[in-house]
Amino acid sequence: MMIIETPPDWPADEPAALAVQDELRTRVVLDEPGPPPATGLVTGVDVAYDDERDVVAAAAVVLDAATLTVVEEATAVGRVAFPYIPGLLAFREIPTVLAALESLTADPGLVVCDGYGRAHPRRFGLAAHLGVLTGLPVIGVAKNPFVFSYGELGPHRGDFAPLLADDGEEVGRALRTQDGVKPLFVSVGHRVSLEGACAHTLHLASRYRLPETTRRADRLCRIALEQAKAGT
DNA sequence: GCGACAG
DNA sequence: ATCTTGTCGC
Repeated sequence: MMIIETPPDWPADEPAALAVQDELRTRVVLDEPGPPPATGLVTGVDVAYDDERDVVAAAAVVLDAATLTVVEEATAVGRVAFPYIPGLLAFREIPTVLAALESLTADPGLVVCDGYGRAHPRRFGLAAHLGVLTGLPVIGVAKNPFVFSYGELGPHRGDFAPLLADDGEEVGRALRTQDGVKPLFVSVGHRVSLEGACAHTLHLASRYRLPETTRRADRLCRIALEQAKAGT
């Protein structure tokens, strides 16, 4: 199995990564509504790490958005490309995630990834970064509020509250996907509106707290990581 | 300086 | 993210 090595021009330290975010941030597109929910294809991406060997496994799972059935799956195994620094998560995994996405036959349609898009210290989280690099519509769905705050929200599926930055800007939404469970934190990545991102998330999380896309991708990347270990 | 901090 | 047993609930 081929391993994806870190590109030679990849940022080597924090200042270099910050400079890349500064440059790429100008290319984010926020004025498109994005594809309608429950139509076409939706692709979930996720990664699993083996910190011992500095290896990351990525999975991309394409679902039929109407039926939530699997259309295609792809995985890639690569070198961890950056240390974990909050706010610079994307630099760790993007080369391997891109490899998995590029090996798909189908058009990915809307991409759903773990983590944030605009809800980020510099408004350029993983979902925005992945969107700019691929040109695809991307949203970010995270399990934690990161550095942001949010108001009280109702207890039912579909209830939400704005996710707020220090300056009061709405950078995303805390969205309840099932009655009585902790909310998810949805933000726009690229070429999708916040309303659209939330509508997609709700549709994809019709049975469980997490979107079906991330549940499928999470399962697959863990399997890919185990296989990579076994295959040495 | 110290603590917090997506995955 | 990852390390991990039993346990409460539908």
